Amino acid sequence: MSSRREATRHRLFEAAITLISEQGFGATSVDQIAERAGVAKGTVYYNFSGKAELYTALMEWGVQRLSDHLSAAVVGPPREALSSVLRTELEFIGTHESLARLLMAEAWRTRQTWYDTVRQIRAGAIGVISGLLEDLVEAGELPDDLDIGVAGSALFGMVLTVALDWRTLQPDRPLEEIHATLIRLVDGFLTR
Amino acid sequence: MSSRREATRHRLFEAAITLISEQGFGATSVDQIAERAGVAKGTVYYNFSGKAELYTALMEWGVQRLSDHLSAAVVGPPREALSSVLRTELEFIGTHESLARLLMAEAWRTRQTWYDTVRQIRAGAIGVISGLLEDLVEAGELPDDLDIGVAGSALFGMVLTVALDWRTLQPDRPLEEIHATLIRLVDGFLTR
Amino acid sequence: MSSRREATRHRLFEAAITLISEQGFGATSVDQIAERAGVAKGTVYYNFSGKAELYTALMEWGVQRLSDHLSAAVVGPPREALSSVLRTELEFIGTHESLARLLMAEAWRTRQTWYDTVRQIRAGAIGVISGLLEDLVEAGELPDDLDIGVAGSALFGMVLTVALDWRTLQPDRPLEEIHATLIRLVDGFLTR
Amino acid sequence: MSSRREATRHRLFEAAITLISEQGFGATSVDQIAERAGVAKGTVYYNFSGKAELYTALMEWGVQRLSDHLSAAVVGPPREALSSVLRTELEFIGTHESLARLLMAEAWRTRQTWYDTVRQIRAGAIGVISGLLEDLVEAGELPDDLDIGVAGSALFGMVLTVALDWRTLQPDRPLEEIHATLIRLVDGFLTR
DNA sequence: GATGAATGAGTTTTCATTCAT
DNA sequence: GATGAATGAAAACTCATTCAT
Repeated sequence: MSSRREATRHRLFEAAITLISEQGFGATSVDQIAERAGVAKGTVYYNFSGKAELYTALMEWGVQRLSDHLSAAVVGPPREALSSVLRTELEFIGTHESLARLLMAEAWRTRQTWYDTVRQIRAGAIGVISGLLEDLVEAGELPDDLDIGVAGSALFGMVLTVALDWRTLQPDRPLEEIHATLIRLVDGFLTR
Repeated sequence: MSSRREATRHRLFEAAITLISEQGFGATSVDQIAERAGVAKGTVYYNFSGKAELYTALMEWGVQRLSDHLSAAVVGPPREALSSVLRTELEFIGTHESLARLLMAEAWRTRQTWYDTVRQIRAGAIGVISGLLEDLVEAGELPDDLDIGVAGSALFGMVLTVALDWRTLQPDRPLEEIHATLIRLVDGFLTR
Repeated sequence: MSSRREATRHRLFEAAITLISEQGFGATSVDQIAERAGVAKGTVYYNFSGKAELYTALMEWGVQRLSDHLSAAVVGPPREALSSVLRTELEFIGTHESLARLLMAEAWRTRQTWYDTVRQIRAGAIGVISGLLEDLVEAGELPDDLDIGVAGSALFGMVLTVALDWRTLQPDRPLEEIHATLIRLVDGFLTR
Repeated sequence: MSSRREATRHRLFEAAITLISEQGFGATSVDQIAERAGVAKGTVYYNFSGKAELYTALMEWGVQRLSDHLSAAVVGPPREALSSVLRTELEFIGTHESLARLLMAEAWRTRQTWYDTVRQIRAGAIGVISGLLEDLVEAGELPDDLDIGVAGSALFGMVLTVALDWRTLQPDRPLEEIHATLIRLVDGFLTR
């Protein structure tokens, strides 16, 4: 694939993320996306088979970015790694707010073409967290009869919800404060 | 208002909730709603001024039910009340899964007509939880420098995420198991 | 189906036949059809699932007319009936020239959605002729080892080609002359 | 003109003939033609000024071949020459089925750019047959008051229809059988 | 000679809404 | 109260054509 084409696709992603996260998939027209990306409408169809495929590709591209960030944050002993992963999730959502809203809005929708893609995303992200919880169980810092799947989902949702509320309601607060509150809650889980 | 009309409105609600929660607001047509409700398309417009009004009415109706349930669950000393509220949230999502998905999918969307309605809902639900956290601070079971707003949001998101994952991925597990795991996590927060 | 709707469908057929037979299916837009029929574009889609379905329905409607005419012409002893059927085919093509052109233009096309519909048409029309040829074999006016299928196809194609050339090149000649020439040719087949 | 270029043009012809005969001119895209020919889309425009020119060139190329074949078949006394021409028409359609379908499908269409090209083809082919019929009149084997124009058109259409039905419905039958049946019919015309 | 990314005018299609019955 | 045929504005989508490489 030529790099010119690659660049065009990238511009379309950036345009689509913002518009769709603000207005929703249905309310965003291909015209708007093309105009914002600075290309002709036909170019969207040259690069993607249609609006739905653009959306699916967009989410896959988003996943890759989130996964890469979270995985890179798994460093050091479990407790520190968990803290680092949660901070990274917060940071990612802060930086790529549009993408995060977009993922969340669709994450709860069943019977969509892209349902499987979204589920994959969630599984990947939650997997990183669940992996760390397992390490903590082995290290004796969590009881070994804890339901790791549910707990991972709980932590993921907690950070996500807090992050989006932070961006929506109190965008000026420093990330550090939010992170500190989250860590206090999570530390409560851990065996003392 | 005649009860026949009331019955028609109710059937339209039920049809709209399911369809919109599955496909989204934009992807659900008035035709589909009318067909599922077993009425003619014109009937939708006889009963509501339009698709948007149907949607707003739908969400307000949903809010009322969620609020009623949560408020009714605030009974007894704070710890028990918190446990009861979380269980009720789980139950509500289990029973009104479509409605819950619907609310979540829209909750992260900015710049929508019904954005304020959704925010109200969230504020109401989180408010019940934050209120209990304040009671717990007063009771000395939570440190008084904890950020109650963030913590309330965290608890709410945790339950919501876990509940929807439960319904989506393991719908056959008994509610009791999910509730127990949540309570173990939450108990970790509390001062022992 | 309401008679209003039926009337609208009929007007769309009439509009589509003329336009498509002149310009071809691909070169005729739904806009043109709607405008000529005096309805809004959306009405086409309310009455048919799309342009292709309109076309298929159109051809089925055309078949019915042609079949009805040909069948009604089968009267009297075989020789006279054959003469009558060929005259009727000539007349039908003269009167419904657009429809005939349309059917012929598509009759040779494979791999189209409406291929089966067209084949049905041809089979029906040729069937009436082949039936008469069989009667003629039984009456001893045709040798019994003649390939009835091929002969029926030959007669059908002969009349069709002659009829369309007549309408195209010498539209002012009376039908009677054309019919007389055809009958002279056909009589040559028959045993004297 | 380089032979590489000539080869490319030829591949484009072959691809276009097949696709257009199957789907029609309007329904066949330049993309499809290029893909089937195994070249890039731009190559079509390097070799032809556009889709319409490709189509015109295509039909002229087809005519030349048909004319060459039919003319070469006019050998010997009229009766034998007629038999030979009809066989050649059958053979040509059998061998170049796609091209024949294509010509037929357009032959009945008025108001097209290439209408004159198609008419020329028909006139040429029918002319060869009419010429032979005139020879037969002179030889006293046909009555001199027969309408030669109509009869030529009738014979042409008869063979064409039979040939295409043969290829479509019973492609495995030997050409000889079809030819024999046609000759029996035609012989009936002739004075005995 | 050939390529294929990009274009935009022209099309098909959708669907919330109206309104006569 | 309810219906469903009809509407038209706003989308989605197609594809012949151009042009820089």
